[in-house]
Amino acid sequence: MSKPTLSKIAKTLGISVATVSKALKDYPDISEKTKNDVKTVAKKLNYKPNSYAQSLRNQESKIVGLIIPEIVHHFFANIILGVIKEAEKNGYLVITLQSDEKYEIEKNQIELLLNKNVDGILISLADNTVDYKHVKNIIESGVPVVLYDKISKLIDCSKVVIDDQKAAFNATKHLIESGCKTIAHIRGPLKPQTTIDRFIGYKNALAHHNIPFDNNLVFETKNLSFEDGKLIADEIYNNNKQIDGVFAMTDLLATGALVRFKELGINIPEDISIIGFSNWFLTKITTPKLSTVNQPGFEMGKEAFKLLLRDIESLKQNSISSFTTIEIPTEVIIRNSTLKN
Amino acid sequence: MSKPTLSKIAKTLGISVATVSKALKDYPDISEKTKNDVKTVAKKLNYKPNSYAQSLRNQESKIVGLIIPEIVHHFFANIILGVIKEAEKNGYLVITLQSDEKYEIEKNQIELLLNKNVDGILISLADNTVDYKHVKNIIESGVPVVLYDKISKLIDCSKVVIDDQKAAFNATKHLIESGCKTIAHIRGPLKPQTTIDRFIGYKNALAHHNIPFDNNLVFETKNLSFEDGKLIADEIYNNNKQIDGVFAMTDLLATGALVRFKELGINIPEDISIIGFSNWFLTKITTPKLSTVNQPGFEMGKEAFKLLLRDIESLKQNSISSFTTIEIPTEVIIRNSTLKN
DNA sequence: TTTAGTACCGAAAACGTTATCGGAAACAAT
DNA sequence: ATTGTTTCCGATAACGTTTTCGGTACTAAA
Repeated sequence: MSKPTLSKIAKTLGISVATVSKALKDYPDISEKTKNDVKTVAKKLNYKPNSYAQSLRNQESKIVGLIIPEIVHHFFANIILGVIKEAEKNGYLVITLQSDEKYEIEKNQIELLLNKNVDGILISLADNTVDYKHVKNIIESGVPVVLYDKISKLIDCSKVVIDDQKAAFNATKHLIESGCKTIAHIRGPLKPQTTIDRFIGYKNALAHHNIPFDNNLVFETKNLSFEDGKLIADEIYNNNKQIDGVFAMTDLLATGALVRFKELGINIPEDISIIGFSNWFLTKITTPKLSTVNQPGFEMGKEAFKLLLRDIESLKQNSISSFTTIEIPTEVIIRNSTLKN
Repeated sequence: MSKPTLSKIAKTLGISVATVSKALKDYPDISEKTKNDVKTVAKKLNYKPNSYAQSLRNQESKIVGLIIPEIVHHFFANIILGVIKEAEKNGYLVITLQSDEKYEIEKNQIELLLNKNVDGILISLADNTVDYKHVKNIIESGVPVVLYDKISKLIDCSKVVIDDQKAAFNATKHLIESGCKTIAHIRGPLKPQTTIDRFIGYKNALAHHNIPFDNNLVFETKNLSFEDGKLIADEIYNNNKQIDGVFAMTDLLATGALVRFKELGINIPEDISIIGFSNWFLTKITTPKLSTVNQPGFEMGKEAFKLLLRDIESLKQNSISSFTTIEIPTEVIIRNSTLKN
């Protein structure tokens, strides 16, 4: 009933543990006969190598850690999937943790992963993370890190991002080109780089089309939630009747605004066009369907793991690999919420 | 630069490894002075115990495996979250894998987890899994298993479920009580137990209200997808004009049907009432908002891990714990898609 | 002064694997 | 008969931790 080990195989065959180990790994200095004997016994006993002994011996676990701000989230769930599938393809397994967008939890979870001696860590920084010592510590302790989506330029490691400025620029440009004259922007607090960059993209697009920037058209929410989107819609309805276009920095905000506008009797897109960001599944469900910017989570996760793997391997070879930043392309997806004509 | 170990601490203090180990774990046979010395050196070197050595020595890894049919899925994402958070609270980490609802992949991933020597495994069976040897093998090899959501009565282990029959009964009953006379049912193939049970619940509700069951009102789809929901809506529109109520076995199917009905000019709920199943986020977004049955994924994940932990511990104590099945309560959530009056 | 007891520490085995290195046996070449 | 080559296998150390089982040194009691 107890787990079969190398030494048990060795004992039943009357040979040494070393020979068994080498036979199972097809070392050239073991005869074919012995290899066959060992392998058949191993199969009969249903032998599985003890991975902890292997990890201890080989100084690697083939496990990586993944810290996600929020799992129940279309984009991040796609990230997880991309990471996990690519990892599996390369013989790695993934321990996933959720930071709840909180710096303290993020810090603690890094500790948990380091205690587990993972081979590498993937992180998207929490929104309220402004101090990066905990991340730098990982790297200094010899564990490779790859940042994805919400990154910091102050951390020297490989990264996977989208060009938020460009994407926001294109989203806003699309509103302008479809006839909007007074375009509002709904965003969260200017803490994470993504928020800042999308805001900049919005402003750049206005400038590029000679539309003066008006700070009264920028609405800041506490959370990037459906409910906050509705609140802002009310605000817009009550105070800014001339607004005919809205660029929301997330699909959830956009959807909230869209639903509330409809409740208020505003026609989308005739009265107000709306475009979101991320291409969540729910954007295909709304009436009208929501235009948005596709943010390919699966691809990002996949590339993030690939980078991590590269950094892990080059660390093993002691070859100092220069860190890479991969930019995943985005595209504006035009649906009915911005088709005025 | 190399990782600090017990022996390094021992060497710098001129004491033995055994003493260092015991000092760090506050053994009573170590003097306070030595304990302090050891702890300060450990802190200074930023010592972290090698978890693989610990796992090897203690015969446990504090890692469990979680197999999910589909990660990008509101309900399953909530399961993941419930499992992960409860695990973290108890000092465990979770390796997550996605089976893509495929038996072959599920089987292979079980192998991966066993090779990693996890302390336990949580599985929701893939839809096309009909052979359970691979799951029984886990249990026989001494690793506890907990089944959640999609289970099989043929496997002897702890389980976390909802009462699908009752939930479907209540959903259908709600349609009847809100005035529907001819109620259709949209479901997938009759393979997984959940599909069968929800179908039974639907039939029971009809019988309970003396409504004859009509097989022409049952629509089977290949996938439980948004698109298939739309296809069925077309079918209903073309062939069964008398239908005034629809119970779809998933929110995705319900949403697809709802969207298509609207495109066809059918008024929801005046012409046809619709109720879904699971209470996905998107049910709050549709117009009208979709009635549904709440299926609390987070709770299920949490309870599943608790059961697993219990089974792991009782296995360690060699006390044979009888397996438990926990039933998580559901409730019908009434929204506008079923409010005829 | 001997004995009993206490406080403290360390040697050593064990968990299961891997890889180096050397050596025995068998055979070929000189 | 000696040397050189293969072919095959095993002893051994190492990875880092935990825990048992003594054992030493000291204090307290007789």
